[in-house]
Amino acid sequence: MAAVARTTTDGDGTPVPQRLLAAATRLFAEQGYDRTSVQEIVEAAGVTKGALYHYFGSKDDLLHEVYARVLRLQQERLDAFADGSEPIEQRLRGAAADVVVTTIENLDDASIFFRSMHHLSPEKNKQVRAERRRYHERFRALIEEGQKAGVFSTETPADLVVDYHFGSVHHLSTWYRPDGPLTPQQLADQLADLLLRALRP
Amino acid sequence: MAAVARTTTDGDGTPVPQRLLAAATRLFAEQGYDRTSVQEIVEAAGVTKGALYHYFGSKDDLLHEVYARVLRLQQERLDAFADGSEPIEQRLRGAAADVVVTTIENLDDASIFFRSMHHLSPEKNKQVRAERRRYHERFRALIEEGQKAGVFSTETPADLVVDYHFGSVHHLSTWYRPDGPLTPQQLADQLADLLLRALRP
Amino acid sequence: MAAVARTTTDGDGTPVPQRLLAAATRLFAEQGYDRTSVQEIVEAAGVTKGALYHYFGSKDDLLHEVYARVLRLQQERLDAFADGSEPIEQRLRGAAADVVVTTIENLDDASIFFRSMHHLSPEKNKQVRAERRRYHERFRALIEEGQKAGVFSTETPADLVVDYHFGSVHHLSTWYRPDGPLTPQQLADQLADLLLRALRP
Amino acid sequence: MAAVARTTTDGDGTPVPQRLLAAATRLFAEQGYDRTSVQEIVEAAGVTKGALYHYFGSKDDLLHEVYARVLRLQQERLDAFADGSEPIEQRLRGAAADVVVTTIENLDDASIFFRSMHHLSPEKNKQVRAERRRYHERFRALIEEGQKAGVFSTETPADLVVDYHFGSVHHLSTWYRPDGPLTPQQLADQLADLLLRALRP
DNA sequence: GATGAATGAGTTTTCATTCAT
DNA sequence: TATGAATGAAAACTCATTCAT
Repeated sequence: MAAVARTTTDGDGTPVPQRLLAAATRLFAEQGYDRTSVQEIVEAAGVTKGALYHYFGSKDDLLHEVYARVLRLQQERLDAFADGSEPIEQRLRGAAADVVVTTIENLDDASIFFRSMHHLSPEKNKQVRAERRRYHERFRALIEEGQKAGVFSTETPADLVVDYHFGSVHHLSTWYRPDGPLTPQQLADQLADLLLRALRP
Repeated sequence: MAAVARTTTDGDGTPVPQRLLAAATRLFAEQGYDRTSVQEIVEAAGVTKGALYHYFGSKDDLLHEVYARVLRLQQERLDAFADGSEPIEQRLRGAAADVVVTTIENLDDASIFFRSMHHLSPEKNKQVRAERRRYHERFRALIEEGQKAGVFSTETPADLVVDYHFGSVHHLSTWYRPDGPLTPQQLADQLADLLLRALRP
Repeated sequence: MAAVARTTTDGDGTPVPQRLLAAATRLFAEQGYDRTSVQEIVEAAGVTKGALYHYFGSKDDLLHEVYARVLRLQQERLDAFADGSEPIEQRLRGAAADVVVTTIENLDDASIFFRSMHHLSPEKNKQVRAERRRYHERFRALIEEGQKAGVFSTETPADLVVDYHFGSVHHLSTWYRPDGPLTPQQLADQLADLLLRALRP
Repeated sequence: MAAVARTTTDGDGTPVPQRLLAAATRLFAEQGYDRTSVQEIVEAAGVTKGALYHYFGSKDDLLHEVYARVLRLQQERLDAFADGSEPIEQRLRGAAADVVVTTIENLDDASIFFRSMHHLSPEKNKQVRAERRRYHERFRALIEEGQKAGVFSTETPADLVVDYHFGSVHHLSTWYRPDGPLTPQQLADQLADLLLRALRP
């Protein structure tokens, strides 16, 4: 058919694997993993089933890729905030707000994340959980740093605070409305503020 | 084969519909709605497919019943707290902690709730969302009452606070560990405390 | 399992499982196991795929049933001959000829047997081999009985003789021609004669 | 990428077609023709699919080559024995034993032969059968020569004797155990002996 | 000579639901 | 009330083969 350099792109010029991943992400978010058939994905991506299985070992693999991408992104951003030189309070506030903004910017990935994790094969599930844990621990370390410095209350254990905050963030795809009164950044600031206020000594 | 003559119970004495509902709840929570076949449900309940379709119109109906049950329960408990005569601070703290405890006590229902909602048919989905909204609004009213009374900070809009708290609660099935260091009640108190501290003026 | 009455028959009055088994046997023999699709089987049997999977767990199961049937049949016939009261020479000759006749009468089963065994799942393969071994051992016992009695030569180990004879018999489906000059019984007598002559002291 | 310039070998120095044939033979014997994918073959041979289709027209072609090789080999060896100058009894015994030894030495080819013949396309199947017939006829001629000379019994038609012997030989891959008590040559001698004893007048 | 991305028809299997009994 | 045989549509995945490079 249409051929550009190594027929890996076609039509809009986006490489086939990316096209597949984008289509899968959207459909998984809209309908759920189980309700989305491989046939729908390849049709949405404009390729055939054979092509999909040329690049991905299974439907499950596709889901895993979605996870890997969002995990990588969020870890990078958290690291950037955590490694900053501002006072701990500002760094935590920045990170807490940022995860809200990027979650909203990638709401599809987020809704897949918290709804479809159990569809991953056991090994992949384990792998994702491990990366997720690493992320949480980095965040917890920030809180503990503040607690040791006496800036944050020690009344609630740091890991509970982390679970509390991320529980809400993961649920954003359920309750966030793009047409709401707040911009993503404003919403993020509100939630970060809520967190910081709860941590006041 | 076995003649039962005019009774819907059998074996352990529990009525068939309840047995079906209990089996479905457990399996939906363990494997997800789509991954659970009607065959598995009837086998777990010790009845036949015909029996299931005698009591429930469809597999979807079964899911809806699970929702209806948990919604009814939580609304009742919230109403009880909200209608109390204690000061607003105590009533909110009680309700916020109670929803954590009952969520942990019905963790299967909870995990089905936040993971399988999109499997409901559009009408049922709408119905569930409506009841859910009613629940949230009652909770929000508590917060607003406290804000008007000057006991809670008004910096964060009440509905945002509600979403923040329930986001975490709905996610409990993801991060709650029965073998953790805290009892359900202790955990509930911690989370309620976190909420209340965030609301300090 | 085996159920007549009920709607298990249809059209020609033969129960559905039998119809499926007959169709599968013919097709496996004609085309091989791998070359025969489940679709072809159900079409030949005049039922739907769902019906096949209602009675058989898998395509593999169908193959196993074919084996089980022929193994059962042959073991019964061998036992009948071996348990006879004639002199050992006559009993061996009778058994050796009979297995040829019944193999010709069930040539489809036979060709499936020696060509498709490796398609069985490991456990089923093991099971079939075990039954097969039992059959061979019974036959070998006859030869050894004659050797001990001094009627048969002891120059060739009995198990080798068994393998030699059954090798040929299993290959009948390759070289037997229904339109050849000999009737099945005549052919069987010739082969039994060949075996007995090789065993002359 | 890697420029190889005018040589069909690579790595271990064996030409690509041979490498493919060897890999295919092993895999066909282990898993059967249908269960072996072209992908597996090229991976085992360390080449790509394009290379395979460069040398062979189809997967079927590969199977045919396996047959051609073994047929050629066996015909040559039979001819050598038949053309000898020893007495007919010795020549038949030699040929009968030799086919057992070479079959054991090429057990993979043998098991493919008797199990996968029906996978060949009709023309190739016809061709193979024709060569096979030629082989059988040469063997039969030896028996008839002995019968005319009065050295072998004429009670059993020569072609039946041929089928009887080769039936067993073709089945060797089913019952031969490399760790059995007999060496290939000893086993071959035993079977040849069995044949010759059956032919005693 | 050789690559490997892409095809498309094919495979086995699953499953919610119906209905005659 | 309850059964379970049967349906039929859809699912995920495989694979021999082609062809632009």
